[in-house]
Amino acid sequence: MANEKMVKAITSMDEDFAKWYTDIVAKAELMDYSSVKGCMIIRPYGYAIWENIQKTLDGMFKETGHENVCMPMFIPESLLQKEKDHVEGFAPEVAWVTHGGNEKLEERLCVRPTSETLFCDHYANIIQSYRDLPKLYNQWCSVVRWEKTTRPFLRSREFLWQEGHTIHATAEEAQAETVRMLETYARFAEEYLAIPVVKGVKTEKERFAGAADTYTIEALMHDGKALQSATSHYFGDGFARAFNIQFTDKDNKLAYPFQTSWGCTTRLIGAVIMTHGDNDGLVLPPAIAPIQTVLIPIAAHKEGVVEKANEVYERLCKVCRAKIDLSEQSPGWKFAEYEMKGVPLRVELGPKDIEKNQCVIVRRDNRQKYFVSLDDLESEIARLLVEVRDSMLEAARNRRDSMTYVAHDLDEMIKIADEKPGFIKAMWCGDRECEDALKEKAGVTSRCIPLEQEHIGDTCVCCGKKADKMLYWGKAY
RNA sequence: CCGGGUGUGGCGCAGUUUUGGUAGCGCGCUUGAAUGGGGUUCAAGAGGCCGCAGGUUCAACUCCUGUCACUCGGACCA
Repeated sequence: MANEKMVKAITSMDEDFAKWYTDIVAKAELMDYSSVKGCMIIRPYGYAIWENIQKTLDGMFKETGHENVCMPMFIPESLLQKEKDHVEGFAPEVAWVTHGGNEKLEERLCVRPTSETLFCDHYANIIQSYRDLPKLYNQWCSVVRWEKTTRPFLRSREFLWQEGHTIHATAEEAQAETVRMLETYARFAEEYLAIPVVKGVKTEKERFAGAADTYTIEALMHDGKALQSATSHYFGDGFARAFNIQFTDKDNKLAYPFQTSWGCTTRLIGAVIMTHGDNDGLVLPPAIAPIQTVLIPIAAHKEGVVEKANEVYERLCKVCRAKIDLSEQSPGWKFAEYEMKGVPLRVELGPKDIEKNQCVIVRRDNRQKYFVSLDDLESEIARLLVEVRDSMLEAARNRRDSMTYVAHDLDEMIKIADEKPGFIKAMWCGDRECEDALKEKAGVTSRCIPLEQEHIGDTCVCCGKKADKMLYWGKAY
């Protein structure tokens, strides 16, 4: 059977999920390895996905009044040192520049792992009055973290991201901003990536270095592991105090402003792969798919097929990101190829279709086939692209829900964590010791304290003492 | 960082041990022909400092030492 090779090309996800993942990122031509460990080459098809993510998010940020800036990539060591928790959190994984040409630098420079310190240093210079606030800044850049274990898109030593940094006159305003951006990420994940997420707050243990509160959106991958997909931090005035950022308020008093930061990375691409992909490859949500519809002419050598295909292609281009494949490959080869690349819709057009003034449209997500009159082409494509996104989200949500369990005591927690991959909801007393113990005994970490709380018990899953917080737990990437 | 696995044309692998003797297969690629609604067929070609660096040897893909990368699991992190 001709299909044998295709099946072999991608390792089945049930057989070896990790290999399935790396097969996809390589074979769908999303990335390639470079000669530096943990630094990947994002290839055109992968980068186009990032560009689509970027375009949409950037629009959402700008709609809410944010401006893009560009900070340097180097941070002097003394600047990084200013906030104690922050430097302790990042120092173990920063890369240092020690020489300029052949000369040793007076002070070594760290390659930014994140830019809080740079923004703070800058804010200290430009903010004097309450009239200078708020500043709603964002930057698109790459950062470097010298990770020990690396995986394409999920954990690389250099990665692309977006980091928002805002500064406000009041704590309330900064807190509102933190939540607003969390909501923005959650909406983006669900509407554009078709990935259902749990919105919540991190425990103190999992909090960002230097933050007062860390909000997160947590998604569940196909293999039952959680993936932190974006974070939004409230800093209080901690950074402002450390960097001596002050402003004169309306009452002519000196005050410290309040800050936030929020970010998401190319890891989102990993989230898309591991949420929607299947054993035939990628399945891309239409909103970020570099190619939304691929047109495959059948029996292209026959009279009139190419002409008609080009005509249909022109029409497709007006309603979506379309591609026509006129290459010499067999139709079957092309079907498999674009399925592997996750193209949401495939349009087949052959002599029989032309005769009937129709085309065949096939969905990637569920393989459903539609025979569509060419008169309805544009409207059907538009309708199906929306439908694909909707059913992808629904399928992902159903799967996540079916992999979400409830544990009431430690034995139950250990049993579920051991046997059933997925999220585990359980009550928690708030003690760090219990959190550590659950990691130790059940191998799970706290994912978040969801904003939408459910009452599933009154006692801590670990120690049995009184508990009023319901948490999501799980194994995470 | 700790432990396991793997590095041989673009990709997937064989060859390595008891036998050290100058590299082979499949896919892909190029050319030609036929085919064309699920990875089509036939024919002819091109392509390899055997991860890198040392060492042993007349001779190393093969033995020894070191190193790098990828990968899986663990610890740490987006």
